[in-house]
Amino acid sequence: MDAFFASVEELDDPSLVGKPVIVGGSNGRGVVSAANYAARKYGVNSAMPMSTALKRCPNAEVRRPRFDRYSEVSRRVFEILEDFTPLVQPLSIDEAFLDVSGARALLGRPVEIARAIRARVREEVGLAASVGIASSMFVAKVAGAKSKPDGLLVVPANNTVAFLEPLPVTALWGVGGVTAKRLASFGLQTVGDIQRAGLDSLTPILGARLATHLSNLAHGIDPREVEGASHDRSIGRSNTFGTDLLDVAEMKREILRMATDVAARARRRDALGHTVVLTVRFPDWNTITRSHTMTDPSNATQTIVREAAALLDALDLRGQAVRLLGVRLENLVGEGDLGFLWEDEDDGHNIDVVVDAVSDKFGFGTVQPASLLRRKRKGAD
DNA sequence: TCTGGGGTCCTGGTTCGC
DNA sequence: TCTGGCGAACCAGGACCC
Repeated sequence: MDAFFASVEELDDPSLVGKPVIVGGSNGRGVVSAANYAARKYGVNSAMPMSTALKRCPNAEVRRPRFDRYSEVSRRVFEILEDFTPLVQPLSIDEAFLDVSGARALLGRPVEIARAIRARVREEVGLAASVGIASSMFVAKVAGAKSKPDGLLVVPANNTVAFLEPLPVTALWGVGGVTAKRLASFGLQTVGDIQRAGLDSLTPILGARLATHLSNLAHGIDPREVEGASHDRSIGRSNTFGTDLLDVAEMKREILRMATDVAARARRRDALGHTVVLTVRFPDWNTITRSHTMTDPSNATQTIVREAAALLDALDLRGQAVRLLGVRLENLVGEGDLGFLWEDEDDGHNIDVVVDAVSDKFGFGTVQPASLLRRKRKGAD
């Protein structure tokens, strides 16, 4: 979806159409969540501090984010997508991968399917959707970004390398500001530079894993396949305060508020978490995390509050001001979803196996090495 | 310019049990 | 009894994505 949050605001308030619209922050320390194309003409972009955005575009219409409303619109869009193929993998609230290779006989060529999807989203939701078509997920995503706003772009398989060649390295999934700067210091600025560099020269710069990943992407090689929606791995809540907090009692009240919300969301999703993580950001932007892994997973408010508060107590802040606090529940397992593990008494021969798993959601069949289960499903009984 | 909030994934260090 | 190797788990930090 194009400029999704801003587009929903225009949909709900047509008087905004044609004006620069910015959706974002609230407490004086906010950033831009979304800006429509009229606002982008002034140099306003996502993640930009609101104060900067308003200097660049003082006449912008500013709206606070309404996540519930965006989720509702998102659900309607996904319902349309699922009419075309069951293989819909959400990437975010406003973006998804579709594998339409099995839908061709019934619905036509990919480009025809894309046109039909765009038309239905336009008619039934009232918003513009852009589509990229390619033979791999990564190239489809880049094509989708290139097709915006309100566009459709096909990258034929035999044109992939040439399509990617002129793009900046940041177009590669996994290259952000830090890695781009590092690559630039070695004279590598475009995807074409990565294509020509070869694995041998990339590995010392990036490490074997990232070098292989980026070299493959640069050549359009992406072995991932479209899967359905995956389970959540963590649930968290964080808050940057309008003014920094000094009072520990006040910090604890914030922790109570956030942990209550995290626990409620976990219960709604039938999820239990093993690990509670506390994040603290100081005024100088230095950010630390402290975590504790519990023997038994939980989604009880009282437990999560207690764990998070204990992590705060252990920090001994000694009058230091705090800019942000966050509470997160990690290592999630489904409620009633724990597998069974059988371990041989004499495990000197490394023959522990998983005998059964209640749910195969995590990819375990009947018999798997226990070490694999432990890695993927910490705390399974 | 002065930096949100929701996340995922990776890496490296430490600890612990075998 | 001591030591070293090894793997797993845990912990913290950081890069990245939307």
